[in-house]
Amino acid sequence: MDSTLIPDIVVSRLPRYLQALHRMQEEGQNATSSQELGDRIGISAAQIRKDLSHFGEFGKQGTGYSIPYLIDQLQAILKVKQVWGIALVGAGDLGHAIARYQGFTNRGFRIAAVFDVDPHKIGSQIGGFVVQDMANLAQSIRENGIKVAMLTVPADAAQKVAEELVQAGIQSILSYAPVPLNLPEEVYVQYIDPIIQLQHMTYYLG
Amino acid sequence: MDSTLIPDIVVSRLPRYLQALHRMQEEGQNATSSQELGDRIGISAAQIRKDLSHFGEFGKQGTGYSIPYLIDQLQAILKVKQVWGIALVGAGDLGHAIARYQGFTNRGFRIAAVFDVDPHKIGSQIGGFVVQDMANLAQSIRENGIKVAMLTVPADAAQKVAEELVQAGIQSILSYAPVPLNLPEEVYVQYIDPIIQLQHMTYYLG
DNA sequence: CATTGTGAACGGGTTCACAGCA
DNA sequence: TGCTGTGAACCCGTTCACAATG
Repeated sequence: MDSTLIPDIVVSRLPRYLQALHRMQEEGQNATSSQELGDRIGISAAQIRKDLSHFGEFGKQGTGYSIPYLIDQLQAILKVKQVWGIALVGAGDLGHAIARYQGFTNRGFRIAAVFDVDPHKIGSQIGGFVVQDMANLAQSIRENGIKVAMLTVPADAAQKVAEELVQAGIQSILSYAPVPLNLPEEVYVQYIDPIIQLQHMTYYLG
Repeated sequence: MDSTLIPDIVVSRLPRYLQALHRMQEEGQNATSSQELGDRIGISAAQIRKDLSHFGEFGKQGTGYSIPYLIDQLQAILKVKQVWGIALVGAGDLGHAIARYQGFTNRGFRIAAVFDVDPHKIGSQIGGFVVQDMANLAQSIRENGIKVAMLTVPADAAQKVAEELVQAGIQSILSYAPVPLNLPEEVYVQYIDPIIQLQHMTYYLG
């Protein structure tokens, strides 16, 4: 157990452990080992044990880990025992897909509000949400205490909208826009960009 | 210049350099420095110079880099001067969004075919593509020499479909399914899973 | 006896700092 | 002078290997 600052790369693996454990649980399994979990994810057993050791001692020698217990601990560490409301900004095709996605449930998240600038979209329903005017953004985020946003606006608008989000109190942004965002460093930003990943893969193609 | 095997982590940064350079070019810029490029992406100048040095000497002392030339070189390294056809498997909401996405153009990719198992979807048009029966998968992939696939099927189907793709000759898979795929190691797999990234972010939230 | 937790060894990626050059 | 390319130093994450233990 190490009470100093945890390396970000360690934190980044915890959600993957949690995901695999959830699936094992759904398959009716009740216990596992670092070896088995690692095989499943493609990570060494030692790596998993070392990662977990940063946060406590969750296993039993000779036995391994109780799946429900480990899930519970990881959820607590990642702060996903609560449900975080998400502001979804951009109601295009991708925004639609995300708004209708059922996978957030039981993973610590729910879409709390959807925004767009297009007058044709404002007021319409997608995935059970009424699309709100961007003009309501700040107020809605503040009133609902939303801290996390998903950004699905065009590249050209991303920086400006991101700044508005930060202004409104958003602390973490998951951006689908293919542009690096320039924001205060206390804002935690992550990106999803399939082109980047595809180009990474083509390097290895014959 | 280092002719030995390039670390994967180096390769993974090249598409981001390319993306930033494209944007600079669109903004009318013609030259840049490792410093400026790094500031833009949030990477140290030394890191960028070291990364590029694995592949050649692309800059000029005192001057920096020619943007068109560096773009050209990176495109060649990443093999995206050609256009790779992509098999898109899964015509749900996400598949729709991807099929209609305009961002592949000029980045080395185009959707070549769309597949689904649902009889209601087969034959319908999305984003200008006719959705094909999964039964045609292998034949279509072979005939068109497709090597890259994007996987947007439900989690439960992902492993099985991925195996079919590999069987048909697919060499790289970008999977949106929230499951680790278990495939021969010569197949290069990458994942996009917003839940994983969101849970990573919540660790840092107050 | 299987499996954890962990100090120590290892390996490799990042940063440093400067020679070299336009 | 300004900025690249790079060997060397540094740092830090991963793997190793084993004592501890249910």
